Amino acid sequence: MAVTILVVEDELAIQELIALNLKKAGHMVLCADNVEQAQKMINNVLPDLVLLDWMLPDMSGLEFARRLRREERTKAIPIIMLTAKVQESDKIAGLEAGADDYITKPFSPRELLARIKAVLRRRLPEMSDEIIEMGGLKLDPTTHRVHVHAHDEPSKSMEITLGPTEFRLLHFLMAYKERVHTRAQLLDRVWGDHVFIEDRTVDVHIRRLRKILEAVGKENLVQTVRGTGYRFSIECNEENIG
Amino acid sequence: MAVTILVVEDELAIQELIALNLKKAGHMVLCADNVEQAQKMINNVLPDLVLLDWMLPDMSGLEFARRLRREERTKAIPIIMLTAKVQESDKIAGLEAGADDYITKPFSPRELLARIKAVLRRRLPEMSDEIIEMGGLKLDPTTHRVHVHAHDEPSKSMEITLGPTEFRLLHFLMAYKERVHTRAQLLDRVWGDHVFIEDRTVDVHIRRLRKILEAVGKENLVQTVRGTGYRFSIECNEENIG
DNA sequence: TAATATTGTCATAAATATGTAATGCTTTGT
DNA sequence: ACAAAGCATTACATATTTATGACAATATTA
Repeated sequence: MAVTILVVEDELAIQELIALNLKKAGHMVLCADNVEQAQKMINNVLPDLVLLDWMLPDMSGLEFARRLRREERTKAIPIIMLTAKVQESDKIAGLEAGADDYITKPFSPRELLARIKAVLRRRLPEMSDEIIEMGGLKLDPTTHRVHVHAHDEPSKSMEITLGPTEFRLLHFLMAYKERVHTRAQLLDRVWGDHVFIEDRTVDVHIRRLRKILEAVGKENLVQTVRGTGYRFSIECNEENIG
Repeated sequence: MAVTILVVEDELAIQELIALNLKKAGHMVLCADNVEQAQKMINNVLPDLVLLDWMLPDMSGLEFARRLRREERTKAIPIIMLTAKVQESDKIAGLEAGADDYITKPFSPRELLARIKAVLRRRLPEMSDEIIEMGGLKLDPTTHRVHVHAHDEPSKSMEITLGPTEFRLLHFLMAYKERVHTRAQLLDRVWGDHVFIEDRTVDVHIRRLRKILEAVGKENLVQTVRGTGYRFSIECNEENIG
């Protein structure tokens, strides 16, 4: 995986140490001594991940993290904060500013690489723009449309309209069909990482999605797995021996 | 249309030969001797197409092609590779790196221009000067005119007048019909790359475009996709089950 | 240069989506 | 059967996103 990592760190020794290790692990590395420099680099090349020192000469790393989260272009980039501090409150502040993870100096190269790997894995595996078609539904990410095939006349199909969240939810469920997702997983992967939303809210969106699907006779596609979560499945759930 | 082409080629003789021919064909030409120079140029001005030599002094063209494909800003640019090699394996490698086409030296100016045209038609339809006709509209890039077919009498048609921006916007939307474009994408590709314009301004131009289309009874062609952006579509949007 | 057209931004209205809480319904374990 | 836990459903206030008209600044044309 060709990953470009931007390291923002003012202590040259640490910066070089990190860069060395990342390069050895096969990553593309960009280095910046301060926020201004980092911003310029980001304007040129969008990195896949940012390693951000807590204390920087011109602006606190925290502030910079917030800025990155605010911008549309950069808000999806995972951020890992580097810090000498160890207080829990700092950690919370960092995570609230949008950091994905947090490493306390001094750290071993191994730990650094492990965390990077974990953060990258947690991110959405780039939802491709491929059309997904199953269970009588056809979802096209590029046109942002969902069609239902008429059951009797496969040639004809009807479009259904979903709200933004329902669309993403359905897209995700279809992309990972037959698999159960907990509410927490759905929140992480459909809503996004650093959201602070009740688990139960997922129920409501599932409900909204189902309502629309029911209206076109697709009532069994989104299934509840009691005690766990939800699943999109084209295998029927109801015809068991009772 | 004025197509900007970046030629990355270290052999000056060939570079000049190519540049001469492209200019004669009415294109804007930028030349770079190596990857570093090419990158700088791209940071300034985003070309519409890149002609890329396979072997370059500082980095292989293949590598550079990959880099262009990785970056959000450049990944949509068509690339044509130039090479002296003829081996099939090289061709495969080139195409895998994201090249759109491939020309083996020596080549005739005519072949070069033909390939450029073909690639543009495929990848950047809005650059190709072809008349686009759909949904009762006919847009001619060369004459810069838009006609509306009378619904009952297809033989008769009426011209409508658009402002420059509205024209480009409609052209782009029609060239990529049915596909949703975010405001950022529209700004990038209709307004230009490094523009510094509010997202919301797109709304206003969409509004202006719609106003004109509504006046001739074409009210559903430009559609809003809430949470995402806009789309030109001849499929109706309204007859859904709610 | 005056007249005209185009453009980007803002303010405000309108439309629609979202998260939460309250309430009712099912399943589960005992 | 009964209570507890988990899920479904609805209503609603709030937040977010889009639509629209007005306006000042530019650019273009006559």
